[in-house]
This record gives sequence, C-alpha cells and structure tokens, in this order.
Amino acid sequence: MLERMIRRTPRTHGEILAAAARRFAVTGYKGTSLQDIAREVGCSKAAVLYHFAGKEALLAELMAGPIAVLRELDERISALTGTAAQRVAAEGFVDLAVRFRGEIALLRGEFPELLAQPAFAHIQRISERLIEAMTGPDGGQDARVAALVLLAGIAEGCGAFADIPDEELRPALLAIAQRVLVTPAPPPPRPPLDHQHQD
Amino acid sequence: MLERMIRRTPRTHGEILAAAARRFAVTGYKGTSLQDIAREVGCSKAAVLYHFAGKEALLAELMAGPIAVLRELDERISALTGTAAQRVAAEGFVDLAVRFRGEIALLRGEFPELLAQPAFAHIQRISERLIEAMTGPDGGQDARVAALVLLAGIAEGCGAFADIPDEELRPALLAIAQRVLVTPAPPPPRPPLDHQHQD
DNA sequence: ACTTGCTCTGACCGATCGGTCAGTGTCTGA
DNA sequence: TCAGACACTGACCGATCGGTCAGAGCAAGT
Repeated sequence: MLERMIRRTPRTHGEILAAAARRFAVTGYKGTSLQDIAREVGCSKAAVLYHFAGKEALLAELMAGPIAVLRELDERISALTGTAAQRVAAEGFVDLAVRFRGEIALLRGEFPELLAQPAFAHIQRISERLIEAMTGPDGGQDARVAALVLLAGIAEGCGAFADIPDEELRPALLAIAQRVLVTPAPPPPRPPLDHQHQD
Repeated sequence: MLERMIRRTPRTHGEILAAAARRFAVTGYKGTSLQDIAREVGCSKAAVLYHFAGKEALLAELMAGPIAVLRELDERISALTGTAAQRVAAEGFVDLAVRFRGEIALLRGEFPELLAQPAFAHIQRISERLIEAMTGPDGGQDARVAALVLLAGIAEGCGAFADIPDEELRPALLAIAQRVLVTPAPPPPRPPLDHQHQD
C-alpha cells in the first residue's frame, strides 16, 4: 500500500554517522534533531534510532576516535614534567586538533555542557591536566592564561580551517603554540636576543 | 484566595536580566529555558515574559553593551590600515573581552548559530573584519590562522578567568596578542635569519 | 511455499519548549 | 471610595524534542 518510501539500498551505519557529523557541524549537537539527521540521510527518524541506541550514542561513536587519542596523550604527558610535558602537550594537542578538526568542530563550544555528561566526565579531567602541562614550569598566572587561550583558540578555531591541508595547518599551529606558551626564563646566562629557540 | 506566592517586592527588569545572565553563563542560551530563569528569580515564567518580549529580547539586551562597543571598535579600525589597524584591533578586542567577559562567556560558543539570526547578522561581518585587521599587513595563511586562534582563544577563554581582576587579565592577554600576531617582516634590508617572513 | 530475520515505516508517547491569555491581588491618585 | 495602572499568576497553546512500538516489505534459507 504505502510504497512512497521504498528501501532499495539499506542505510548503513556509517552513512547515518556521516550525516549526523555533517549536521552537528552546522547546527551543533543540541541544535540538531534526530529528524534533521534522518532528513539528511533520506530516511525516517525511527531508522536512525534503529541503527543507534540514541542521540548520545551517535555523538559517542563520532567522538570515540579523538577521545582515544586524547587519553593516550594524557598518559604520555603524565609520565613527564616541566618543559618536556609542556612541549609534548602542545605538540600532541596540535596534532589531535589538526587530525580530528572535523570532530572537534562539531562540538562548536558545547564542550562545557557535553563534558558535564557522565559519559564524558573523564575528558574534563584530562583537559585540565592538559592545561596544567601547557602552563609549564613557570606556573604563573600569565602562563596559565596563555595555556588556556591557546587550548581554547585551537579547539575552537581549527574547525574554521577546512580549506587548509593538514601539512600546512600543523606547523602553523605549532608556531603559534611556541610563541604563546610561557617558557621558563632562559636558565643559562645568555642574551635574550629573540623569542624563537627551543625544540 | 491563592496567596502562596504573594508578591512583596516586585521583580525588577534588572533582577530578571541578571538571573538570565547567570543561567545563560552556566547552561548556554539554547540550554536555558525561561522556566530555568523564572526559577532562579523566584517567579513564574509568565512574569519573565511580562518584563521581556521573549527569550531573544533577553539576550539582545544582555548583549547590547558589548555589541555597541564592538561596532565602535569596528568603526575605529575601518579608518586604519596595516599594523596600525592590527594593533588597534588586538588592543580593542582584548579590552572588550576583558570588560564584557561575563557577557561573552554566556554565549559559550553558540556564536555561529546565534550570529546566523538576523538580529545579530552585522556582528558576523564585524568579526570577519576584525580577523582581517588582526591578520595584519602580512596577509599570509599563517597570519590568518594566528589571528583566528587568538580571537577564538580570547573569546572562548576569557570567561574562565573570573578569578582574575581586569587590571591583571588585560596585560596578560595583550602580551599573548603581541606574541601571537604575525607582524610584518622587519621592513629595512636585513638578513632573513629566521623563518618569520613570507607574504 | 513457508519461515525467519533484517531494515525500515508511520503512528504514537510523555516531556518540554517559547509564548499567550484571562484574571487577580496590590498600590496609588483622584 | 473607587477607578485604573501595574505586577504577576496558573492554565493553556501548538510545536518539537528524544524515544518506543507493532507491523510492513523484502531477501535468503529451507
């Protein structure tokens, strides 16, 4: 009887996931309804719920990649201290941001609330440790401000650089990180000629 | 007869506005319902709608201050070019961010969608011009990335510094801006010793 | 031909959203 | 004393949200 929406090729898991990512990136997580995603795919809302346990499950699967890398980075940093931790944190986060900029962009600044959800609770703690590491051995207020501005700027901004290939964006962000992070005062007696040294 | 919620002191315009700002700052604009605001004030949702035309009107009034300053900054910049525009843009935006960090924080990264609303359409254009000015005379890709990361970092991060007084936060952010923004290569004939030139 | 299992549908659920409305208590000036 | 403005209420509206459900269509196995 009702043949208007006949299924010729079944929708795949990944097809829906990609559509969700596209919508989330445009209208944010909260701002995207399951109806929107279904419309993008060309199926019913119920079909989306058939493939995924719920809206949260969609987001969780979308973020699984970057979250795994973030945890890995956290573990690597926790074994370090001082400038070593600072450098690894900055480089690691830049790498992560460049590689997963699509995923990060789709959160759009809804971090605070999304992180409040129990499913992402540990991310909150990791990003705090990341900022602490980026703050560096200096530990002063200026260093803390610099670390947070850098982290937020990269996280929030990297989604806007869709037109820049990875191999160009990464060094650009790394250069910014080197400039912005407060490194401890030059320890050896040395004329502070310029601001660009340290590997 | 129904005296359970007797009004002893009428709610003022400002009282509701302040409550809305508090809630928006915690749960974001979309994430805050009129019910939430009413609960914070201690009145009914209808009372909130009595004082304000709608949810949008609340946000508009809350953002009127920073928007006015932003427009003023835009006008000041439009009369300048090159490094002068770059410096004024950076300093002006830092001032704005410090002064209105509460208001900026409550947008929480919902900028993209909120700016899409016609009421804030001009803000979109202004921030684009601000980035262009911050990019500076260099105009290269790296300069553009630096400008956007700085802008996003300050906008997104300044809300997190509620514990730092204005007179400390301002110089800290200005120092970051000076470090991050790509200034034109030293103009006089000079050996290009390091890697910071490119047009 | 019949069964089984997968994919997907429209209809429907309760909750919540922004917003409207008729009416009610309180204060104030005439 | 009373009329009117003001501040505010609970009830209610249609829309939309995330999510559930019984069953239809279809392909493959037997």
